[in-house]
Amino acid sequence: MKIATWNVNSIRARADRIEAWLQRSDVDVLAIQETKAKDENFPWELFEKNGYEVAHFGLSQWNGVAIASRVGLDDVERTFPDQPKFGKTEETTVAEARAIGATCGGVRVWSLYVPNGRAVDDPHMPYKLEWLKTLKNHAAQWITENPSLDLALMGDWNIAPQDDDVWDIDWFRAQNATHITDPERQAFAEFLDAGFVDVVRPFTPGPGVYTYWDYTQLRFPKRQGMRIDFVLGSPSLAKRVTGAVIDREERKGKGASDHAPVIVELD
DNA sequence: ATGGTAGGGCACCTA
Repeated sequence: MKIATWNVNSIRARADRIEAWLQRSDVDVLAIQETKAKDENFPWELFEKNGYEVAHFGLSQWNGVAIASRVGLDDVERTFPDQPKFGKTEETTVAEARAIGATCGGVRVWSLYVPNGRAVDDPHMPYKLEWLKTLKNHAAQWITENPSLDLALMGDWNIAPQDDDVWDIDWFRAQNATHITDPERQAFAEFLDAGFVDVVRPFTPGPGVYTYWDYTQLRFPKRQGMRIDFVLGSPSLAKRVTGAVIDREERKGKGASDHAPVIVELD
């Protein structure tokens, strides 16, 4: 079984590339982030005509997460328990469309779009940290209660956990950039402390291995990227992993997302 | 010259 995660940066702008990728990648489950669509604008037929069931969670033109599966799609959950809310005003404050869960072929899959943080002193940063802490607390409880649970937390984590996960750590520090700060890295590390495993890194060691390249500044041709998309597996799932790849080819050419798909092979 | 691209939706926000 093959499972994958991909921040597509608009499901509508990327429809043709996503369809072509599904056909050649042959994945059984795809966790999608940044659909940037409401349900009424979601291209359901794209998945159905290629043999995938799909569940989507989208509230506006921002965020949006989905799971497509050809090995079953059950017990769909939109938002995780106690998911922190965010908004500019009281009326617009909601649990955003950043998490959707489903059981696919016996694996509990979560498609996650972790808040960006925006700037180290922005209100979005404490929101990001609280969001991660709440998710970690629940995910840790899920695997404690059920140690045999095959669980995959996959998506765009908006954190580069190691210095080698960015193209120039000194440049990032000089910018006072997000994604590399100690609190963000600590929030990520707490998932590992709880028993989750980065199942992709052993098969794709760095340095110079990334999942995201900014559209500006010719970052992709200059190989200046960031590793911020991860699949964290429960101990039980991690034992089943036989391989993983980052599909850097998909970042090439006109109309590419700024993120590459990340694929994990399970026995 | 202090940006540089991309997307959604139609002014400007988000990344």
